[in-house]
Amino acid sequence: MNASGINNSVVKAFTLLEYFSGSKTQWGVREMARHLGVHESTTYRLMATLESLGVLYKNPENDKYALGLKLYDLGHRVKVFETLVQLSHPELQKLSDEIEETVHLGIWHKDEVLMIDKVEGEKGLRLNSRIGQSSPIHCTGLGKTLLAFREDCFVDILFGNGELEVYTPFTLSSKTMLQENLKLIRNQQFAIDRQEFELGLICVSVPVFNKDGEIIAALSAAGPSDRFKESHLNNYVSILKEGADRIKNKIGNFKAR
Amino acid sequence: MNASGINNSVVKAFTLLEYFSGSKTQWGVREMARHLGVHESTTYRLMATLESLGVLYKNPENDKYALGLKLYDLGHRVKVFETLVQLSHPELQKLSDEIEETVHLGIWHKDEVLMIDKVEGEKGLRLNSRIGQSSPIHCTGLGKTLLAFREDCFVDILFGNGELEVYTPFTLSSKTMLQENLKLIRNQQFAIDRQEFELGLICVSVPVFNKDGEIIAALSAAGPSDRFKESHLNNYVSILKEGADRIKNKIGNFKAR
DNA sequence: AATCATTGTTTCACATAATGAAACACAAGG
DNA sequence: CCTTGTGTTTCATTATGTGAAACAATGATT
Repeated sequence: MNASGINNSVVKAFTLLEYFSGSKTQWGVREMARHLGVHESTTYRLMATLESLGVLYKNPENDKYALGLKLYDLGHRVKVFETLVQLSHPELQKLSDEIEETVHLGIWHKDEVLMIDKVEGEKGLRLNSRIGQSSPIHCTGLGKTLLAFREDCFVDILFGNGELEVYTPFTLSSKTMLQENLKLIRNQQFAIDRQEFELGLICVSVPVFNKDGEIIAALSAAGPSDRFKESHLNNYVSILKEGADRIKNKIGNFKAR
Repeated sequence: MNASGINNSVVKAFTLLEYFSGSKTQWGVREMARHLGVHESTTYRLMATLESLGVLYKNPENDKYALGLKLYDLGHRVKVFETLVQLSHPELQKLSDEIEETVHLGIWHKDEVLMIDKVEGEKGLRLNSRIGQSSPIHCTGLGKTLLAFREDCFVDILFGNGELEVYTPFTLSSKTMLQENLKLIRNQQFAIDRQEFELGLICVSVPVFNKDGEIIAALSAAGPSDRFKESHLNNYVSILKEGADRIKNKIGNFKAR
């Protein structure tokens, strides 16, 4: 192997696999060799090897290769949440240290926000949130962030009947109000929840994108309203955004769902 | 590379990945090396390479490796139905040639039967089924087969309220009748639909298992009731079963869903 | 029909790059 | 404080993957 200890053949194999996408599902050997920048002979043997493993599938009609069932199988063994959490957790820790408040990581799951990780601040007054908990989309920082950066139609799917459950006097109670707020969130790239779900609880949230610009999760910092001064919020947001960027670099172009 | 043209490093990489399973999600380097029968040094470099690609993820707490998000990503790019169809299609062709009737391949999709492949018989009177069509579970041969070999709870999930939509006078209209029929199907390892969905249409169906014994799809032969004599059915069933076995050998331990 | 330009595939000499033994650094446990 | 485990690095050796060229088969163009 080369000096750095990286196995070149394995790297080649996976960069080859990366070329298969939704828009280009079939590749011939020489065609792939040109794009890969690897000799056609080598490329052929790589693809033949992958086919013998079931990782690629060779279409007997045109001798072109497509991704095979073995990859499907392996891909479904991955513990997604766990991995996402493990990659993000160190960042949550940093954010919580810096902001000195509780930081959450949430994803879209079954039309609610599922909190998949949390690092508590050191302060005495804490939240009673817990990992694994689901909360409504329309009245939480995480939820509104996740919704704001998805396709517009989700607002209709979720709130087509116009019913937004009200939790506090501050809850956005109409679809129009929510849509205005979502527009604001898209513009400023962060969401604020001012006691919309729970009285006395304020929360700022930013999106976590993958390298393809798709929203994967949302980060939030939350705390009691008398500690969460308006003057702090901008600072919190910029810190959270840096964290989201670092997570982006770790997860690459990971796709959720 | 070795004489056969197979790239050894790539084979090692994937046999290594195969060791990750639902029950054993984390592997240390030396531990893996022992099971693989590959030198620990080599194993380490393999795993380090895979980690740098995002295929493996190294847990910083215990230095053990788990499957990473890259695999998740790749796995979800696989056109599952297409591959399943491409592997099965030649067998469907053979079955149709032998039985001289239309043969279908169906899978469970969104609580219905999705017909993902079809080979028409040469006979004049044909069915108006088409690939991509979804049909009800409880009154089709494919559907009842798929249901019979899944966990019992699915009957309750689908028909918990006791409502079975009736299509013809022959449709099984109560949950109890359906459950009795499912028991019979499990016993004799095939299902018959005698005009339960469409008047004049008879259909025999057998399960397609993977090598782990999980049901992946169902095969059926269908035709008009005046051509589908009772005396033929047993013969059709045994032919279909052989086809299902050959498909099993092609798909290996492929897991659906 | 015949030519041309593709394709996937195989061969073979060559040098790169993967290999295994041993040593290293760091932990945890007795 | 030694022992035993771990992940990791080093280095000489040679197995192993590589690229140029040739082969066989296909489809399009002339």
